[in-house]
Amino acid sequence: MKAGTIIYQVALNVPLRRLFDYLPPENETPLLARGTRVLVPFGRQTLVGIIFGHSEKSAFSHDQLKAIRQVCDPAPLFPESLCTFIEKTAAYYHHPLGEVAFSGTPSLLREGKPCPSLPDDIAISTQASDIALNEQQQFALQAIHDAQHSFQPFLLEGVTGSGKTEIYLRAAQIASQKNQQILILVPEISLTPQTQQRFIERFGQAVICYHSRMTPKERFIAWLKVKEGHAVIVIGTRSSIFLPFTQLGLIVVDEEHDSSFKQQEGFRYSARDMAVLRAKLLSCPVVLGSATPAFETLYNAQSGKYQHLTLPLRATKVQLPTMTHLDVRHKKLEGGLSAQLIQRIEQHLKNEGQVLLFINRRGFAPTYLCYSCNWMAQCPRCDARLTYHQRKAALICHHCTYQSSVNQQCPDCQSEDLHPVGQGTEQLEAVLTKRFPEIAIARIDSDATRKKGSLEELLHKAHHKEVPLLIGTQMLAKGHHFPHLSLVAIVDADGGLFSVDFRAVERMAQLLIQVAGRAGRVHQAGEVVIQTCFPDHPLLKQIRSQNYPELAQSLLTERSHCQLPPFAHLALIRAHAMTPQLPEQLLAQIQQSLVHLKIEGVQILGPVPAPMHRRQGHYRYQLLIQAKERKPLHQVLSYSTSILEKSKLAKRVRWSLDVDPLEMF
DNA sequence: AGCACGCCGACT
DNA sequence: GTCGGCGTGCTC
Ligand SMILES: [Zn+2]
Ligand SMILES: [Zn+2]
Repeated sequence: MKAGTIIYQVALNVPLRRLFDYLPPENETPLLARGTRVLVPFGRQTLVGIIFGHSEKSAFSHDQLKAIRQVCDPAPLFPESLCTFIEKTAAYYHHPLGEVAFSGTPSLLREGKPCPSLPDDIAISTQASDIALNEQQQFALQAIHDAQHSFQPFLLEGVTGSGKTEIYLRAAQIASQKNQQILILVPEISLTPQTQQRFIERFGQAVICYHSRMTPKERFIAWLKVKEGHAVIVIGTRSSIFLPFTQLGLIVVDEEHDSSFKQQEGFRYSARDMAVLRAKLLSCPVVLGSATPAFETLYNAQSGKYQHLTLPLRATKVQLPTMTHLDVRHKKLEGGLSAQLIQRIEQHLKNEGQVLLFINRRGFAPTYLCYSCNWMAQCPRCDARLTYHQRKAALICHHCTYQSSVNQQCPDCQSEDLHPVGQGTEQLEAVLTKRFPEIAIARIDSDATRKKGSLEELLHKAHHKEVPLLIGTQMLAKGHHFPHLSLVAIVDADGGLFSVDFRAVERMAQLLIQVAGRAGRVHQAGEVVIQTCFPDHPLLKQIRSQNYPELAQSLLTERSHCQLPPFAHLALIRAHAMTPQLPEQLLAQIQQSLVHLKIEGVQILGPVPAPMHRRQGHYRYQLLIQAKERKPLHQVLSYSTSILEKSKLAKRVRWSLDVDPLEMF
């Protein structure tokens, strides 16, 4: 190797866990800095890459190396702090660096398009707030203020209406006065124009949003505004954690328990966990806010890693709702609704109240059954039942794209005695329309809100009480606060009680408490009713007391006995293919080699079939790795990826890693 | 991943 | 004969 020649190490958007060495471009240029976007020849194609380093030497000889074809921008696109963050993230998740580097970027940037020019920078114009903070809010704000310029995570625990948002606004104001940027991460569902408006009212045009529903051009401009510092306050969903901040001084993760912060395919990162990492690298505070914190977060607060701030009061004077259950054992149900529940609904409607029925299942019925031989409509590509959709007159799989017409005759016994069994949102809508023909009803699920703008429209109507009766799934439980809501009914609470997934109970408790938080108006306490066949179940008893900290504490104790997260760390190696043999063999090979390694402090469990063995025609398996400490877990993952990258079998199997998995599916 | 190459069975 | 599916190998 000729002395003095510089070799650039370039990250490319390919699933390979290494950087690629390139010679400088033909036309002599000064040293290209880390973060520079370049075009490089790669095999027969030309790819966009980011320079992550340079060196005097390479493992490749000079004539094996190709030269950078083109430098895309006059200055580096990725700030140094973003480059280091990307490196740490890639290492944490054992994911290819190049894919991590491009994961949050606008598509136009990824395709090598030139940067559009930005409109003139508008100075931030802060509108002072006239809202007086209560004592707890003042204490919390002071604590965050005192932590500026140092790494300090906070858990800000407070129910709906306790004034968390006002603290975010004030803390953001303080940071912005120091010329710092502020990132506010929110769940996918709650990034509405109203959310944005609330911040714009306070901070003017220096507020921008970043989410997947923006056009490619809008995303590129927003990305560059963040890099140039024109964006002071950024409200964004998951991928915003990878924005190119240069002056980031505060990160807020609102509703930090929300599962949409974890990407569920491809590069499976948690934006909440990476927010803590990014704050650490930058030495700035990070605030995790929730009424129902994730158990991981509570654990970190209790162990002293995070500072625990509590807002015990509802800042606006709304009373806690009353919470009762309806024992529906041996009761005749009409479309899943007991007579008592229908009576409560009627009562509230009569009193000019607003009612929300919560059921976590869309469609008409989850099962389509033959009464004479027990045949059930099954998806031919998945181990799942088909859902009966009345309006579309179809049987639809909720796990793949399979659809079929509704059988009029049983394929097994030719009987015509076929019936939908169980309830979904569509059925509740039908039953209630029949029962309350005069009342306007809105069904809010992903079927009813498929086209753009329809969710906003429905939420707006619901908010202003144009619709007295609401039926909804998860969607409705999270998004929005309805000021006129007086009754919330959980139609079926029993699904979460007996799940194989150890997190199901946590999720259900969070959901029920969040839903309950929606009930109650300014002058009148709300009512929450839970239909169940297990009224004596200890979890339901605790939920009824609405004491989340206490409930979480007892569930955490159970987790500690079983050495489950947050008392141990998990990782999953998933594999799937058209035949069951390949993925099982592959994982068995890895398991074998790991056993021989004899790494202390880890358990390797499996390979086992995934809870839904077959999905979209693929047979799925997983290998679970469990460890008390992170270090051995990392060793296992490093070793596993090195095998997988070399293995021939792995080429014929789709495999992926999931560090800190949320769902075992 | 994306692309090319080579091999083998099965169709106009 | 040649079209196309899959298995294999490689990308600085
Ligand atoms: Zn039958
Ligand atoms: Zn299916």
